[in-house]
Amino acid sequence: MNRRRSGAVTMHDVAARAGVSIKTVSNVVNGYPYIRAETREKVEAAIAALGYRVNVVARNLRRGRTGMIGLAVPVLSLPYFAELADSVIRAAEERGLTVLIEQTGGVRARELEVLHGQRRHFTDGLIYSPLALGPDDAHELDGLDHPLVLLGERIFDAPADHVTMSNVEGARAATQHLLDLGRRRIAVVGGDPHETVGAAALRVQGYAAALADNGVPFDPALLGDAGLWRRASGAQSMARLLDADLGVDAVLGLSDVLALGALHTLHLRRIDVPGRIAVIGFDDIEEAAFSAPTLSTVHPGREQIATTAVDLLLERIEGRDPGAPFRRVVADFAVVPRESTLGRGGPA
Amino acid sequence: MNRRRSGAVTMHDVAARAGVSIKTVSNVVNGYPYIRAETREKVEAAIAALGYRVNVVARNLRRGRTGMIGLAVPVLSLPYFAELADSVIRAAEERGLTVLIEQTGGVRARELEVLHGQRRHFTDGLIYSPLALGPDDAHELDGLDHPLVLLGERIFDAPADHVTMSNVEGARAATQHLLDLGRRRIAVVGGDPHETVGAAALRVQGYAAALADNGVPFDPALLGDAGLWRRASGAQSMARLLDADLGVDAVLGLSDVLALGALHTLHLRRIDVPGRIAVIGFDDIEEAAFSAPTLSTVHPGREQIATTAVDLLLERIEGRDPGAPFRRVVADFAVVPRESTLGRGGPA
DNA sequence: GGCGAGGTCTACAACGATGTAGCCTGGCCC
DNA sequence: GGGCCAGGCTACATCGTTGTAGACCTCGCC
Repeated sequence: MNRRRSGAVTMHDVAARAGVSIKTVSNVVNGYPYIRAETREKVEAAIAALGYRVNVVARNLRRGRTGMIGLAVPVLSLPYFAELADSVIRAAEERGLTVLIEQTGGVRARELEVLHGQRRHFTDGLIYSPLALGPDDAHELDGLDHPLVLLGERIFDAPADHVTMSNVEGARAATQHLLDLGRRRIAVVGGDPHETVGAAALRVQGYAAALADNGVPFDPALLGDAGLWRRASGAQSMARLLDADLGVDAVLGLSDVLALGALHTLHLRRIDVPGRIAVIGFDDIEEAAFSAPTLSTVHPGREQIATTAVDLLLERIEGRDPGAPFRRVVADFAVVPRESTLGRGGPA
Repeated sequence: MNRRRSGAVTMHDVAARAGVSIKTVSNVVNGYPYIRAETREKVEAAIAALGYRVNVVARNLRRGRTGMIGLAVPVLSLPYFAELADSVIRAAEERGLTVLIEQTGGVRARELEVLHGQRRHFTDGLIYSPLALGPDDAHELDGLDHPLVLLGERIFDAPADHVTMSNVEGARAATQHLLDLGRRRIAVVGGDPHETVGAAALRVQGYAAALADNGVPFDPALLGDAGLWRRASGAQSMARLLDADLGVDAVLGLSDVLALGALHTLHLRRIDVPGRIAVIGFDDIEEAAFSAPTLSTVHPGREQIATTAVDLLLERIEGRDPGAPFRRVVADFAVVPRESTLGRGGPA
């Protein structure tokens, strides 16, 4: 069996039509310099006439490189990851790479599988953003037979290049922004007090640091657990905080969707933002600039993270310096104040 | 040269360790039945011991199938497409397929390139959602050497299976919903009067039909052009409509992000929604359920579109009935009323 | 005792490209 | 005139798998 796809033209066909060897076609296609102009033209004419395209699958098998990199993220339906994927795809494209996206759902088993699974044969390397793995899993990244760039804050000290956000400093600055506005009872939506690792823990750490800087007591009751970082869980967390009657006058959402969920609850309860409660998020997704009120947030340097991750991965793939020590890059951040903290008087 | 990736184990290695031929290893891996239990165990033990994984690139070359399908969308940073991609990936995964996402940016040249480009060798078929192509480009889908399922409303009568939304009926029902609330001056955000094809034109058509059904005059001045379907353009379009002082009492956003952009402008201008102006969108992205006010919209059957598209494509790939006529599937829709039309009295 | 029908396994060629080695021609130098 | 080099091209093996054909064995049955 094994019929060829109708219309699939191979180098063989081109070679036959141009009256040269198959290798000469390969040489033309790959820009090998020592070919007479006349020969090159014949081959190019044959390629054009037959509509030939090199078969990348065959080329990959032979070359041992695919030109594809993997990007493992929890879910694309979360705007932060969708926007990150967008940025990674663009950055990769500029460097001649194709991106294969894998959704892990934030499920441990899938996150582990992605590291070794079949699809790794399709890719030259992996940009890896785990959510379920923790510091104890650092060894899972050991002895992989492909380069890997780690994103996020679940695992440190892994044998891999690592690109992170300024979680602590970003959250600290966001909290400082709220404190500067005179707020003192600042709740944290998504701040599970038992969480000790990951972005959540680091951002809470930044939050606590800012409180300490300003002599404001840290009250664990103000940490509102949210489970998954979705709008619905942010909304629920906010509702529980309000129900607990803690005198909250500001909210730090550990991500924008959590903050937007919180805004939703505040909206339903007709609580004035920022009049009674000011809200700030983290991630600066596009949606934040258009919500009502517009959402103050921390811009985490998403573009920078994407391009850096692709660059680091590409360096490893090309093996320029195989023994190079693993690098850790922390992206720049910026607090972006909008209506949800400044009110209408602030930026449009 | 061509060093093997460190640790890359092949069937050869497994065969040597198990003391069988390489083909027997292949047979075990592929579940060929006529193998003695003892042999199978030896092979499986060797596989486990060496950590062998089949090389999908080589398998693809030999089989002529890759198990990957392409999904070409304009941009992932638009929530509708991110959520669609999420659904397509899940549907594909359930059927044992991997999805390779390609962003065209809605740029004509990239949309054409995607049809023939190198990456088609990586995929067995393509789910194709063009934005820049029009009806005159139907022939571009002719004579492709891979199966293709078309999404969207840019091209009809193309030689391909086609999955669409209920654009006309959905917009008609949405408009009817506004009319039922007593609104008569219904503006359309994103409704370029010169646009004659695509989702925009069809939705405007449904809008016009609903007006006609109710004896409400159609006023072209109420069509607010928006260019790209992004929040910012929706906001600008809304601003222009307000500035024109047309007595607008309702807005049909041709997509949710356009409607959310419109809501943003209304929020900035402190215009009561739905008190003075009611707003409804189209797409039912997750964000719509959490905006302030929550956004009424048309649920377009995104899941159904994704699973149907994958199923149709898979049928073509497997070539069960190569001559089967091209099918056209229209997904079910539903109007989802929320606060932006019903007000606070409506659903939470 | 011979024969057909499985069952079990293997050798070989192929998928479509590229790396390596080597052939041939011509020109140049000593 | 022999040796050498560069340019231009080709043959062949190879990447890791799977399809095909067939070898060999055992069994059951006429």
